[in-house]
Amino acid sequence: MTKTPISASEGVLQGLPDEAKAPAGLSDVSAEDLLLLDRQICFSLHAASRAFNSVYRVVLKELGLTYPQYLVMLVLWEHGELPVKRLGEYLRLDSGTLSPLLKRLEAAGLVRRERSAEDERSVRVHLTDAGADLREQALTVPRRIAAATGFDLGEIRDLRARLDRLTLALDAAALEGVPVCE
Amino acid sequence: MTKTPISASEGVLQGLPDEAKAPAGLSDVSAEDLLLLDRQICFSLHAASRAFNSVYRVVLKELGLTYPQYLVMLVLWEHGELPVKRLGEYLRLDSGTLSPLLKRLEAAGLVRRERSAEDERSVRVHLTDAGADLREQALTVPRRIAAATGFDLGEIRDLRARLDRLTLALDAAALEGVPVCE
DNA sequence: AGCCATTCAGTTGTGCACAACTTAATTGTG
DNA sequence: CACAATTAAGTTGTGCACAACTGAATGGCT
Repeated sequence: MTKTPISASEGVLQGLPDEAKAPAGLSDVSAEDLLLLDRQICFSLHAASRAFNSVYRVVLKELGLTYPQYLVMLVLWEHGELPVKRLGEYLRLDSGTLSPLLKRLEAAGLVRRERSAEDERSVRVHLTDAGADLREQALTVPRRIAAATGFDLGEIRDLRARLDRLTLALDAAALEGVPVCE
Repeated sequence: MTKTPISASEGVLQGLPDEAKAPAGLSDVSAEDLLLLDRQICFSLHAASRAFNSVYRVVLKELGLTYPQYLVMLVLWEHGELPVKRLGEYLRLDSGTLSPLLKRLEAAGLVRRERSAEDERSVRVHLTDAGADLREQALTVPRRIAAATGFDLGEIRDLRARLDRLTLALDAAALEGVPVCE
């Protein structure tokens, strides 16, 4: 089956029966309504993430990169050579994800991996010449994506700020354990 | 390696060198800066999606559901029995994703699948009693997630609206082909 | 009726995310 | 120094996302 999205106005993205428009606390809303709302916010984030991913997929195909590989390359273009550990911190990815991904980038001739001499546990990831050169082509990517979103720079920054705030809150909650009952 | 996120203020989530604070058009910004910005918005969305996912993972574990399975159940609780096709439209997922997922839900005893009598191509997905009963437990989920985000209802709705707008724009761009050069 | 295009679900193969685990190197402490 | 704890990277297994494909059922068209 191929992707035949129904328009966003039907299906998932329609509005809630907006009973509670005021900046109400969550406690004013019934568990039933919250389940509806949850469906909607879940879907929105999930769908946005996948839509983004899918636009990038198209653009990145001509660079021979997947979206996560592009993220790795972006970090390398910015920071140059660095250990897998650091890469994982920047990208919030663990070695279980990065190891095979880096292996594929290495097979593609874009990066090189070498055990660090000082600390034999650490593996440093370098750009090859081909990997460094790929940046030229990548320079055209963001403008095309931005054009696809139709957002201006201010909106993009604003959205980013909100998402970061969300991520921070969620990470904090995850660390101290999600409330069991509330 | 386990997830040891660096705080968002270091690492990925720091601000841009905000040269262009005005609601500037994208054309005013250099390709170099856009690549930086791209790194940031990519990361933000990717990270938010994964942070969200990971909080849900914790909460949903006690229901025995993964996040995508929860999304499917949300649709079923709302709409009752419906064909795989519709499910895919609501969730924007194709059969390649849904078929195995539904098979797992069926194995877990939460849904039943039956070929439609009128149209033998179609498979209708039903809730089992266990699947319907699970909704009781699920009612507590959204409040706990919302608490974890620290967002109030207004903010959640606002973010959702922005994400939906983004998704719409991205889908539209994807349909008519992403701009090749711009 | 006969045939072709379409539709629906499913399968296969690739890649990512993550938990749980392994192995090897390093660090800290008695 | 010895040895336990920690750290870095990698491996394994599960599940999701998606492209490309298969196969069966359906609908339209002549």
